[in-house]
Amino acid sequence: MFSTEPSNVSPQEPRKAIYKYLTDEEKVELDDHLTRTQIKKNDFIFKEGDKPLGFITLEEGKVKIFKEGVGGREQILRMVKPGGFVSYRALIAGEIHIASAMALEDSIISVIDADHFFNKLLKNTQISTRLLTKLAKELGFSNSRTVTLTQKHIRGRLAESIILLKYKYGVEPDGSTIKAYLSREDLANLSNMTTSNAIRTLSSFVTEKVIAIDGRKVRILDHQKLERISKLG
Amino acid sequence: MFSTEPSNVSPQEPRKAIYKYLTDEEKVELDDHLTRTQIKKNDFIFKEGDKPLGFITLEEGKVKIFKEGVGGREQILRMVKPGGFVSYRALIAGEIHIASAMALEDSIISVIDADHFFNKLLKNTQISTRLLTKLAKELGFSNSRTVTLTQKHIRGRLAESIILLKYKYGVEPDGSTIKAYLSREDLANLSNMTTSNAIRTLSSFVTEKVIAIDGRKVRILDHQKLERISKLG
DNA sequence: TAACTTTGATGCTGCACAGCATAAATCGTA
DNA sequence: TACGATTTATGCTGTGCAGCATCAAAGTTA
Repeated sequence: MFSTEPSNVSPQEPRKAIYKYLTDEEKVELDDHLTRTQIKKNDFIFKEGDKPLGFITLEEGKVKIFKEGVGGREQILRMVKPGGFVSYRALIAGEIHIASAMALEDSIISVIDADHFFNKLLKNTQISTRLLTKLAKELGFSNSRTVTLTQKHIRGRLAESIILLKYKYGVEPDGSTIKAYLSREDLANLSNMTTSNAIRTLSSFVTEKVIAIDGRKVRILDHQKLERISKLG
Repeated sequence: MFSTEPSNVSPQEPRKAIYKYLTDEEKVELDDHLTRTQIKKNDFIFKEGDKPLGFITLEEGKVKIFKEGVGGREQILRMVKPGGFVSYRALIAGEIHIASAMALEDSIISVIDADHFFNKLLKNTQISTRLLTKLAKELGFSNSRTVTLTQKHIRGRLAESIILLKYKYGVEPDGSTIKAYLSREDLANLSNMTTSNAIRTLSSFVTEKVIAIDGRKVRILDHQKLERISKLG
């Protein structure tokens, strides 16, 4: 159900996801309208309510996109990996950001200014088609998540989040340790639960030998069982 | 927060939402690839798992798009009004349907076959741009709903759904009766709660003079208060 | 290395909501 | 118009999870 292909194929995607659709000439032109920026861990890239500055892709690092809900409780909507898009929805919709973006580790982003994005890139049919497809898939993902997060029980939600992280960020050479080290709080905010319950449920998964944890490292011991927990909640 | 403009401006949108972007010639061509179909109340237009047949717009009636969750519990993802799109996301994403569509009343749909949609309509820049924007807005709506449905309390969720219906379908000439007559069950499925709780909460809104109900007619007596309940839920 | 802060772990308590059951009202149809 | 089916209404019970509090462990800074 996740709109992401497993990422453990190549160590890192090509730095600029857009490049493959451009001629050499266009690439040079793009570079004039592109700013690479270092983002430190826990720094915001944009906040709910901000006007989108441009089209932002992630070159290195990890980023979470989240929304503040009732009483400041945060819900992580999606995670970004290198080669992925950090800011595009609000820009395309012509809206202000309805969510915030924060770096989960030291990261590098590319900001393409809005003018160039609309007047050049979006006029490239390959790119606009790619974006259309991307948005359609992302909408499907979001719809599925809505149902998951509202209907599955706590164990199912956490199991699904762990599987999601595995497919998004891939695994270490050992084939089972997820290449993403989230705090229990982030794990909770991804799964719509309190931190206490994330910790508790994680512990019971360990007891049941579904996963093993070492600090923030999560190793999946029994993927089948994890899928079963995710499905039957 | 809703991606829909109030619909009580004009009595009905032009029948075919796509027409305005086409030349006379193209309109005639479109008609060759378009099938108008009558759908009876409670009939499915498509089901979860189906392959999308084409690009489907709604000409008359009301349609709900919903997803079956845990234990067959249904979550309504969105409602469609005349002029709106019934089936487009899965087609564009190249996926099978992840949700089902059912007519809430006798309706008429237009089905544009997939080939014509991809080879002609989507090559029209105006149309593809419009779809891009539409998808981006819809994604924002879905993201907001995810947070609402997971975090707001039951009163807030129901209040938001009522407001949503008001903006989507508009009101009767009296200026306050919502032009949509949903069963308590549908109202519950829209708001992520059980039917019992929809009935109960609706009753308490009546007691508090926020709304008045007459069968399935819902009249908003105090919009301000409803907004407040939705926000502070 | 000590003092402080943040994160992780676990137990206890309360309540919002689901999940029934029952009955009344309304709808659909023969 | 009568009968069964569906929808609406309301009450009761149980429980999953939030919301603390406490303590240990790990990480940070002087």
